[in-house]
Order: sequence, then structure tokens, then C-alpha cells
Amino acid sequence: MAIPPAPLTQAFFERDVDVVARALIGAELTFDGAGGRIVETESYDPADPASHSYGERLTPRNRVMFGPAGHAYVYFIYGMYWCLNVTCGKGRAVLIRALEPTVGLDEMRKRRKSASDDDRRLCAGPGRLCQALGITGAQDGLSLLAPPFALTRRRARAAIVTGPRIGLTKGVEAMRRYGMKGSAYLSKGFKNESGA
DNA sequence: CGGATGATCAACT
DNA sequence: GTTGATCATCCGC
Repeated sequence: MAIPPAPLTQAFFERDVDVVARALIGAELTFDGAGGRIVETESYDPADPASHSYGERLTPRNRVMFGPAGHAYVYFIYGMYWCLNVTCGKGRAVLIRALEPTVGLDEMRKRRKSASDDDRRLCAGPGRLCQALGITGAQDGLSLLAPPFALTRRRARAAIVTGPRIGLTKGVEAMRRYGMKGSAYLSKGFKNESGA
């Protein structure tokens, strides 16, 4: 019997949020049997004007960001989409922006209404990802380290590319978006990424 | 390719 | 009343 992949622990997340955002690239995330490898993340913290936790202001929406690390902060955006973050304690969080789908492909295609054989965009973007995995506000505050979630460490070191975050009007210049170099499952390309 | 636009609503001012 | 950590679609090059 094969040794199961090591699950991440809460201490993994109680670190500098940019360290965590990079370390999560290549980790495996699933919800209720659907998910894949994380290939794209962004970091947010209370000193960041683009963050929902900016200035340490506690509101009904962002309360989970100030709770324990390793939990899901899920919020509703643009009247249509949900976005999933991993909390890192103290108002810090990592936005999960894209997955390379590995398990539950049929379920995900069904939820995304994608009849296509091309899965490159199935989980490419925070809104698509939540739609594919079936994540909504009902999961806000749940631990990502226990069922129905599972989050396991990557097996091999991944080459990381960095760039500015997406969809912001404040903090645009910060290079706090991280991606797996050469991945075909990113929401958008990285400028510095040459070739594959 | 890249840029503009509409959909649709909870949180915030 | 305005804004937004998005996406699909349309339009022009």
C-alpha cells in the first residue's frame, strides 16, 4: 500500500503570507472529491490597500480572515462569483486563483457546463475554480485541513513565476501574484515567463 | 490577440 | 448610491 501524501498542518499557514502563497504552488486541493494542483495564488494582508482586511477593520464579511489559519475565507464578488482564500491568521490570506484539475473531472465539467474536452480553463480563475469545485459561501470558515476539504503538500519543488495581481484598482504595483512556471492552467500568462 | 461591456448583488460609504 | 480579489461575449485589429 502506497504512503499517502502528507497533509498540510495549521503551522504551515501561520507564516509570512507571501511565503505561504509560494509554498502552495503545486499543492493538491480538493473539495468533496473534486480539485487538483494549485498553479496560481495571490497574497493579501492588513497592510495592503487591496485587501479586505486592510487596516485590520473587522466586518461581517471578512471575520474569517481574523480567525485561525488554514481555514476557507469565501466571499461573493461582482454579483455572480465566489472566490476561495486560505487564511493565514492575523488578517492574512492567500487567494487560490487556479488549479490544474486532477480529480472529479466529470463533476467539475458538469458544474461548469463545459462539454469540452479541453480542461485548461476549467479551474483557471478564482470564480471558475469555485464554480467547478462547488464552493460557495456555505463553506466560509470551514477548515481546509479536514473533510470535505483536503490539502496536501507538493511532492517536488516547483519553479515559480511572479507578477502583479489581477483585477485590482489599489495596490496594482505589488508583485504578489504567484504561478507555476510553464503551467497551461493559469488564469492569465505571466509577462516574464518566456516560452514554456 | 487585446480592450470594452453587461450581468447582478452584498458590502460598504 | 457606488464599488468590486470575475467571467463570457462581442468587437476591432
